Amino acid sequence: MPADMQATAANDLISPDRREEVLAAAAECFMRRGYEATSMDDVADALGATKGRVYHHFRSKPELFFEVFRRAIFILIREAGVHETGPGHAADRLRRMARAHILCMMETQAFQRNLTLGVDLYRFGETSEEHKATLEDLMNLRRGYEDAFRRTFAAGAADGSMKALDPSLAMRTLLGAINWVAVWYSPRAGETRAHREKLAEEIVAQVLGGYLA
Amino acid sequence: MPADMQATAANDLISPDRREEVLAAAAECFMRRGYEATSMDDVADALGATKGRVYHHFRSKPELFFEVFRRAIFILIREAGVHETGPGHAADRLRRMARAHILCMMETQAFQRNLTLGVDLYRFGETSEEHKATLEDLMNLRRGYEDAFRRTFAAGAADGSMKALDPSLAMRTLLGAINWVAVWYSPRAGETRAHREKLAEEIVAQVLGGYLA
DNA sequence: GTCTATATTATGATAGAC
DNA sequence: GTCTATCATAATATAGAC
Repeated sequence: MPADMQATAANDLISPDRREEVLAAAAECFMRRGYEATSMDDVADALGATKGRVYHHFRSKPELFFEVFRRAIFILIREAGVHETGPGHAADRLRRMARAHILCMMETQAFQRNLTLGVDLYRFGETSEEHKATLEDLMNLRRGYEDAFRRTFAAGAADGSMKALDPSLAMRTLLGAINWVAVWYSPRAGETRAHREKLAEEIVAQVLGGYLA
Repeated sequence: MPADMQATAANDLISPDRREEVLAAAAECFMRRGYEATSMDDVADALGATKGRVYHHFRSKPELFFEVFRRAIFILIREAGVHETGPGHAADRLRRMARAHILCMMETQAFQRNLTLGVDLYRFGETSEEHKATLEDLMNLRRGYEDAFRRTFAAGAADGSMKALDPSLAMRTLLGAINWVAVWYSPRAGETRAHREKLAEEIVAQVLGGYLA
């Protein structure tokens, strides 16, 4: 194998991380200023670079956003969705799903905030025909994630660990309460993972158990 | 009194409604496309008019947005906040507040969605010094509205109608669940007020009572 | 892989006719 | 009170040097 081919192979391995840097900077900018208000120069500034670098990794601003969006869902599925299949009653599984979801809202806030943004783009979106297909795929991923909650609510009614509620509505009110964490949460100075886990469990207890005496 | 002065007085009385039209169109556009993505031409198009009309009623785009924001809070305070003082236990009052809040999310969705938008502008916003003061006022109005929920949670712990929870956290999880209604709700064709009231009550029951058996 | 131009287009805001 | 220009600016995206 020639030396330059080896270098190319090495670059292929490194390249994802460079991409990752751009992606993280973009997520942060999109969260702070919103999608439209964020210019490619803003993203470049956040990297301490110029537009050239951003455009080298992502063809366009929409594609950059779509990647942020995709990453946000993948994180949720990997961290929270997996708990759908697990030990215990449906209520126990839902508790673990909600707890993990909340931790994602706190620890990957920048990515998660953009998930809501993308949903609006889809609902009202005046997007090009080309991007519409991509967006459709992403929305299906998200719907799949939501379905895990819907199914768990139905399972809870079946195994008696939860009330018999409309699963779709329950999914929406529960996800609303815990998605909102990404809206108000701000990390405190010197905050530890244990701190966040305690907060997450307090939220889960309030939301699943209700507020009434 | 000369005839033209009378005409001016009449115009003063009519003028608020014309302003209102612009405001409603702006709220709709801001909701659909977001604040930055919405151009003044978009707002004008939604009115079937040109920019001239928009700029006649509002000095600038930020001022237009601030008015949408202010309207959103006023509606919430008038419709839901008033139920803080009312008959019954704290749990009953909270139920009425939540129910009214949800109906606002459904019936003035365009305005309410922009409330969240404005909060972000405040948190991360790079706004001019002049607009910062206006935004500060609006945030205080919103904080005051949230305080009504905080106080009611505390009252519920005191009068025994509700669990003894951290009132600030409870306010956030509850408002999260019911604010989210504005995100997913879409009016059905031929939907009546009674329909929405039934949905609102189902949501209140789920959220206040929790999901566990 | 990153930079420095640069082309092209769209937007916020204003001036002045009607 | 609304319209038709028009200006100034800023942003997306590209081309080409290094």
